[in-house]
Amino acid sequence: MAIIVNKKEKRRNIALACQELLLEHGIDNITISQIAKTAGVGKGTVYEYFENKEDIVFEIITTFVVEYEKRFEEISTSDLATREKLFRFFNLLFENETARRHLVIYKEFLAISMVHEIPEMLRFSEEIQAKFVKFLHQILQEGIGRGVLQEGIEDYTHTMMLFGTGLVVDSRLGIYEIGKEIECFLDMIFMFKQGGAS
Amino acid sequence: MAIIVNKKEKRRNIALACQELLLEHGIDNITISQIAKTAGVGKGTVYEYFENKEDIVFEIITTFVVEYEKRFEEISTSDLATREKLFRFFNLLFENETARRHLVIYKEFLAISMVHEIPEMLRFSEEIQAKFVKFLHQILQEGIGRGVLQEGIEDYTHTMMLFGTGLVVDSRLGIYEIGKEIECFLDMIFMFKQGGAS
Amino acid sequence: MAIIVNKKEKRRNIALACQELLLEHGIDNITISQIAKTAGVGKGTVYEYFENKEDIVFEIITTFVVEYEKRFEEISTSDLATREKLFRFFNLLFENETARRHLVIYKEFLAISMVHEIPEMLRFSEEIQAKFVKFLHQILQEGIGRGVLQEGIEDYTHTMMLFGTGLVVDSRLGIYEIGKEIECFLDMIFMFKQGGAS
Amino acid sequence: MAIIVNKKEKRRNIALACQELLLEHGIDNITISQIAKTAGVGKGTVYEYFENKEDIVFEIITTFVVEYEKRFEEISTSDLATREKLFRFFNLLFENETARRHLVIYKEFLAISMVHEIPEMLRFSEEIQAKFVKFLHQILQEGIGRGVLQEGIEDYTHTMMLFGTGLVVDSRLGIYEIGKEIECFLDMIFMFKQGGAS
DNA sequence: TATGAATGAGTATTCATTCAT
DNA sequence: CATGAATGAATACTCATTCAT
Repeated sequence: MAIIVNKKEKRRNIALACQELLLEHGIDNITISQIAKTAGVGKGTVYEYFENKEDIVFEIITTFVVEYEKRFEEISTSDLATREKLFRFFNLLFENETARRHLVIYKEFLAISMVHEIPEMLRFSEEIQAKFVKFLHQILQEGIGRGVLQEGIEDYTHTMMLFGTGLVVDSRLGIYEIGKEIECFLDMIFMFKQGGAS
Repeated sequence: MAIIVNKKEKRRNIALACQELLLEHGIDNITISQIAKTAGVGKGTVYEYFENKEDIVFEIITTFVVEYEKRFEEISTSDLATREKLFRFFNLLFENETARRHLVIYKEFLAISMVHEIPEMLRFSEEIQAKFVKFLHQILQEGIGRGVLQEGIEDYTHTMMLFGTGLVVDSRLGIYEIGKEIECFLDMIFMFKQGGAS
Repeated sequence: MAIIVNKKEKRRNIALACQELLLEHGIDNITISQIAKTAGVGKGTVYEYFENKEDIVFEIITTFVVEYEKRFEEISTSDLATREKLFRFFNLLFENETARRHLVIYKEFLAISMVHEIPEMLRFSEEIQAKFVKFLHQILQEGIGRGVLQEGIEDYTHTMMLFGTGLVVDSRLGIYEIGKEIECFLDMIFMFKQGGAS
Repeated sequence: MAIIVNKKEKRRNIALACQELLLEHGIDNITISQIAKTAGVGKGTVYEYFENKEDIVFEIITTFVVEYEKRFEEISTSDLATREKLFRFFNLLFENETARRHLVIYKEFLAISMVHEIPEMLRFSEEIQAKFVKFLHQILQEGIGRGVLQEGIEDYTHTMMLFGTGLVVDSRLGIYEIGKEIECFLDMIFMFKQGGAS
């Protein structure tokens, strides 16, 4: 019986093998030749499993996203204080050197996605966004349940996500200090409960 | 005697002549040949007034930014209701077809700026951001003075700007509806005055 | 299974195919497009086998040098009279129309090598020079053995090579007549044996 | 009465002002703009006095040649020993840092002259060569008169000049040590008098 | 006489993708 | 299944020279 290689699995294996390569070179500078060599296969073989370069880069990024989904879930299901959870949620891509390397790739992905508006990428972004919205929503609900957040605040989940995106994009500007901006934002969120800004 | 040309003015003239060209082709697809032809000068002449391609594209974008600065100032100094001003502020790049064409270029610029972090571009972005922060701040202060916004809300100017950036970037995703998201965000801002979300 | 190509051989084949092209256009005017077309391959293929334009021009020149090495060796191992060998040695690049076309390329190479002093070119020149020194030395040794040249004359091999280089470079000047200059030089060399210039 | 500027003198003045500039940048990298600025005139003015770039570079080099003619004459008319004179003659372009900077320009000139064979340059080269031949001839004649050189050696003046050219060209190769090569060559020249190499 | 603004030709190089074996 | 040799489109930039003033 011939060995049937699970196509999906092989895709993932090639992608996993190239995580570090992508972090090293970035989306624009990574080449198919490097990918093939790093994955230990021929260039033609890469094209057996992937439609085009975009497709493979995409898959590698997916491996990162999967990791971060876990991280977000851990945060949302942990027993930390609500405010701490929210801080970690927004700070996840900035918290250390490793995260910041991932941030670089995420920004590259965002840049391509912004400019080219490839349907597949958009769908992918929407899916990710939806998942993150879900986790954020959970944290907020729990905060309301715990009595530390005002009821109705969950209506602003989208608003918060947009703030998060702005944070990623504008983190490059010296005028913003990530930690401080997040704290400031959280102050605003938590202020409702205290009866407004008075 | 030789002609003395005002270098700065010629730069601006060439840039102005190429506004439409940039909107048509985008930052990545515009070529020096097109620029020269459109501006009605030789390629060499372009290089008399600009360091390189980046420099000229930059200048064209600047012409747009200058226009928008005026628009933002008009909004902030108009006699509209505070909420209306804020809505227009955040909606400016989405309000009509022309604006959305400019949005495309702005996103391209943002994309490059995000990925390449060229010092000059960063400085430029910071300057723009600073100006917009100023206008936003004015609106907020006025709102407080008018008694429609809670005192202290001006501390969240940065937060609001980051929301605005997120709006620009994530406007490509179908899950967000710009107008609705802005209204939602404004609801949040104005809710403080009403004594929280209760 | 994929084709395995002998990289070194393909390099040589491309280079050989372009010998005439180089003679026709010269080092400075030859283009990669011409090279690719002449060799019957795509431009990209040329870059599969060569680092850059310099590299390929270099290889073509090498094919000429290899030919001339053979010629020099033939001269040095022939059974001609020593004086005749020496004459042919110095006259090799001037002896006929074909040789003079090669001379043109050699001068172009020399010109680049002189002005840019690229390490690789220098090494190459030194290697060639060393080989020619060797052949010249052989001829001289043989002449001494045959009793037509004075012992010790082999110490002047370098001097003779420098004369040869000067001949190549200054052959462009009307005040020198190659054949005569060589004969004159040989007179000098052979005069020692006759007990000086007396 | 209008001031009549002596065209020839203005040419020389511009050329003299650019000596250092040429040494700094070399023939290939010097630009008309730099020349004009350095000479304190407009680009158009340069073209009033010179046909083209070649013409001006040419004139600058001529200023150097004029200097060296003096040096050669000094050597040939000095009261040094004949051997010392000859050594200095051949070593003049290598004797110190300044000379070596001039050597660079001379090699650049030689390179262009070799490859392009522009009639004007050839004539110029022939003139220079003729002058140097004259000085060399003087030294040799004097040596013969002094009884340190064999009669008839003056027939080899051309040969010696060709050796000198080879020295300039091949000085770039590590296998030659200028001083040693000159001494070796002189040994050969002076050996005749001693009755051959015996 | 002096100026300097305007000009435009010309070419190396990369890398995603294909397809013969 | 796997391979890797072959491909070719597409574009920024320099600088000598001219000529209107």
